Amino acid sequence: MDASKQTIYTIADLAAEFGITPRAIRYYEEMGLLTPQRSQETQQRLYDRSDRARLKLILRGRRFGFGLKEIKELLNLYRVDTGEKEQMRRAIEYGDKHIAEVDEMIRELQETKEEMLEFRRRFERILAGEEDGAK
Amino acid sequence: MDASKQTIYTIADLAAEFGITPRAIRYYEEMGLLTPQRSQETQQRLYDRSDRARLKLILRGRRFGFGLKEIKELLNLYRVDTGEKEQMRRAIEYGDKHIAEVDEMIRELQETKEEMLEFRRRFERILAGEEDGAK
DNA sequence: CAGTATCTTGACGTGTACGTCACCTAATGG
DNA sequence: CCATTAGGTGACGTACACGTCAAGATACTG
Repeated sequence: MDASKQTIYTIADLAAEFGITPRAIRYYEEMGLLTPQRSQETQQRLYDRSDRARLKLILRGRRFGFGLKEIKELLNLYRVDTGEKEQMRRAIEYGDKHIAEVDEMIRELQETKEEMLEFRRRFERILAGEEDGAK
Repeated sequence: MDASKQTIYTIADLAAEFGITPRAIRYYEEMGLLTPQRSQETQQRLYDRSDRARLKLILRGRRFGFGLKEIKELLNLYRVDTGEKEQMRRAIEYGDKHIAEVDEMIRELQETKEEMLEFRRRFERILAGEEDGAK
C-alpha cells in the first residue's frame, strides 16, 4: 500500500474540468469543504483525486439546490473514523435519512415528468384536431 | 361551462399551506410568476386554484435549485395559446428538452443514491468485522 | 367605537455564493 | 534580464431571494 497516488491537479485544472472559476474553488475551501495540500515553498494549492471527488460532490449538491453548509455536513458524513464503531452507526443512521430524502426527490421528479408528459399529450391531441384537451 | 370556480385563497392562506411567507408570494408576483386577481375596492390579492397550482410549481422548482427566471419560462411554456398551432409545436419541442433535463436529474440522483448505498454497505461490512472495506 | 387583525405599498436590510479587482510572489521562456 | 504566465491574499462589489420594518387602509369584534 503506497501512501498517496500522485495525480495532482492545480486549481486551474479543476476549474477548467468542471467549468467553474478558481475563485469558486477557493470559496469552497474558505467555507471548509475542501482542504487541499499546499506546496511548502509556494503555498500553492495542490489537489489530489480525493479533493477532486469532493469537488464533484459539491457541484452535484449545488446543482440540486443544496447550500454549502448542507453539503459540508453530507461530506463529513462519509468521512468518519472507521475505527469508531458508534460514530459509524450514527453515520449509517443519518445516511439512511439522506437516502430517503434522495428517494423523495426522485419520486417528485418522476411525478413532475409525468405531469409534463400529460401536458405534452394534451397538446398533441389538440394539434391532432380534437379542439381541446382540457378536462 | 361556468366562468370560474370560486375557490378563493388569501395570501395568508397560501403562505400557511405551503409554509412560506406572504412576502415570498408577493415577490414571485413582482417577478412576474403570479398575477392574482384583485378585489376591486380593497386591491386585496385573491388567488384561485390555478394561482395555487402555479405557486406549487414555483416551490417545486425552487426546491430543485432553479432560479425564478427559469421557473417563469417553464410556467409560460405550459400557458401557450391553444389556438396557435405553431406556438404549440414549439412548446412541445422546448418541453421535450425540459423532460430530457428532468430525466438527466433523475439519473444523477439514482447514481447518487447508489453511491450512498455503496458507502452504507462498506460501513456495514466494517462493523461486521471485516476490518476495512476500502479498495 | 376603540381595539385587533389582515391586508396594502414602499423601502431598506440580509445571507449566500460567488465576481472582480488590486497588488504581490514565483517559475518559465526568448 | 525582463516579460509573460499562474498562483496567492485581501477586499470590495453584486445578483438573487427573500426578511423586516414602517405607515396606511379596511374589516371584524367585543
